[in-house]
Amino acid sequence: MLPVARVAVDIPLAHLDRPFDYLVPERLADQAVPGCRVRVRFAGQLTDGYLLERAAASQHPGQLARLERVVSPEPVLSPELAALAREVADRYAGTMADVLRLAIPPRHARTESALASPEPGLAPGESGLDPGQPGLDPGESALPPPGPAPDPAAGGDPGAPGGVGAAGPCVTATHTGVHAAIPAAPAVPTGPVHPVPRPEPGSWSQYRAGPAFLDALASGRAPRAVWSALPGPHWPDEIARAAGTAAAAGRGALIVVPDARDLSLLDAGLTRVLGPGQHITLAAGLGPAERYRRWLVVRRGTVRIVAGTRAAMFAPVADLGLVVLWDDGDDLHAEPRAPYPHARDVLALRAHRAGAAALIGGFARTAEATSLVASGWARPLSADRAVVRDRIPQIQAAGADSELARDAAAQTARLPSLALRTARAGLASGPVLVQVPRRGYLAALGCARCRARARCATCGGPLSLAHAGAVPGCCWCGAHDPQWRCPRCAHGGLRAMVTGAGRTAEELGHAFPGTPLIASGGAEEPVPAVPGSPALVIATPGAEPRAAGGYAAALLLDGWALLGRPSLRAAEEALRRWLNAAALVRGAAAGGRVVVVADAGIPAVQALIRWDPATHAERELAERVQLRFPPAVRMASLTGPPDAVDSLLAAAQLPDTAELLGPVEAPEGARMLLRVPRSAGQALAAALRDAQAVRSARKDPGPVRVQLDPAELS
DNA sequence: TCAATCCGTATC
DNA sequence: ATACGGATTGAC
Repeated sequence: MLPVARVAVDIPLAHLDRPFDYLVPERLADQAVPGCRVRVRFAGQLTDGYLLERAAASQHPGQLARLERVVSPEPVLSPELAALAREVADRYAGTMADVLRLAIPPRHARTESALASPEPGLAPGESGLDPGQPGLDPGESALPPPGPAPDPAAGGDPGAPGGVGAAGPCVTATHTGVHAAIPAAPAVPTGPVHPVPRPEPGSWSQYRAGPAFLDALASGRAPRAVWSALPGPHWPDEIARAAGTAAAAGRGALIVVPDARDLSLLDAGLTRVLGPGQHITLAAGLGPAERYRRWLVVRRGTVRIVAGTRAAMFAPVADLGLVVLWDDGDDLHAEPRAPYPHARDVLALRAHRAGAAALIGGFARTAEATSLVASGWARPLSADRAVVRDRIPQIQAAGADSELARDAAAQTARLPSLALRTARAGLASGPVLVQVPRRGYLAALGCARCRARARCATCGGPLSLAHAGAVPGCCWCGAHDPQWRCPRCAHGGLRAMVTGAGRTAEELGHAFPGTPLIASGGAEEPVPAVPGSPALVIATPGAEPRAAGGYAAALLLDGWALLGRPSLRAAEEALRRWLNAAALVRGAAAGGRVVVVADAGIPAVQALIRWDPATHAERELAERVQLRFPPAVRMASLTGPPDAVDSLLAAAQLPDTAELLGPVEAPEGARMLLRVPRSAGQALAAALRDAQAVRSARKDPGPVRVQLDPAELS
């Protein structure tokens, strides 16, 4: 009976990225179920693989080898997950094996067998109800039985340990005592899902299309929205209500947030709104046993609502009805391992495949999300201007020109007098947040007179200096331009856009003697929350603690550093970080004030003052259409030793619309950028994948990293 | 004439 | 990758 097993072998080579057929020996016939892990002899070696399907016959002309062993009958690779992994691999010019490594956590045999017993015959030890830690249960909770369990869908991986990049590392202990970021030793939900009552709309009624979105969810439809969240602490509750609505309609929900801090806020929100036991969290840094255990719980469909960080984007949520991505501009949503998928893309793909609803948003708005609106894939979900105005703090810019220029001392401390006054007034009624830039931004170049960003005349890439006094060169195509003149004011002088970001804490301490000083992020451990009493809270972007009752004021001191970054997304990213900080401040009616130290003429600053990220993102998108940058086009970056990059390019049959930029020097050797219209995106990915296959079949030396629409274009 | 080695190709 | 086969080279 179906004697052939189609197997995806875990080999990283591009030209072997296809199924291979094996015979199922009689003794394994029962265990060799679709989706299970197997061992097979491949090219003489024993390797791991996944059984994709059983078949009656093989197309393979030669002899078939036999399955060596079924590692476990647990069907970890469902057809849905297999199809998703294939699609993600194709989209990113990578291999399915690479995607599966991101999507399926390593097996933990003890955990698997402990969880296998369908009755709560809980094995003692790590995975059962842990009587030693009662009440420590923010991550997941016990589930009472009844009700039928739907089929599992796709797969997921709690990967990447530690905080990658911007936001701080995983927090295991609380400082000021609000949330532990990593939930500890929860109970095991073993029985089938039990019914979830539909939550009230709550603060969704403040959004114009909010109730309609929830109604559509409740009736099992698949609304897709780009969400502009109102400032304040309500977003976790709002996500919880959306997820609860999907669950009440009998479908699963998957929520991805950037980091452990946001996950713990969301976790609390889910528990608050839906009660304990309705959801489970998947976070990096849980440890192999716990990670696998929770993943299995999700796969078995005993919990409908799954929340996690990036790695959870592949989580095998049963009968997916809603995907949610919070703060989609955070670069933590970009997976740093091959094939470098972005959570936004993967969740959008999944929503599409599963006919699920999608909710993508945050306080800020990315050009990518705006592009989803522009293409008609999603609709905007936002509040009326009057509601927004009612909620936001009073926001002012302290420009460099006026106040900073007059006061040399203030300029050194980067504290204009408006900022100083605002902080002083705020400290009378509560904590004041000071957002400072983190170290290590590269210096980009701008016009010395009008401060417009300096761009390459050939391809529009950012210019930079290799060293002081060098001829400015393009970061993308390598063109040098000794004759550069500012296109805006025709001035010929260049200046670095970033001044060193020294430690601001001590300076501020001197300015406010006697005020408690709390530092979060940068060299200091991130602090999740602070009390509502007066204190100066110095934080780097992404590490801002929540304040009980909201901050009285915030000073955003990192304007130049953020705006001056030599990144395509500098303005968008600056605005995102400002909005995220300003969203923690009380509304203007309650005295909340924000001062951003940047020129009020800059569009991103205007967008902050008016709290209008959508318009800014639309403008950003229009600009990228004009300049032909992602997401208006599709780009691929090839990095590696120069010869290897050349050989890949030589092997690639690129679409004839492809435009080559570079090569430029990169830390890995050389980098080429390829640019095609969006319509040729699939063709570009396919061409690069085939070229990789040719290279790996030929055993060409030197690795080449192929990255589609990389998050940071220099 | 045989064996050690190189290259190319397939891997169920 | 690794393993195999067929061609190639070098020494008896």
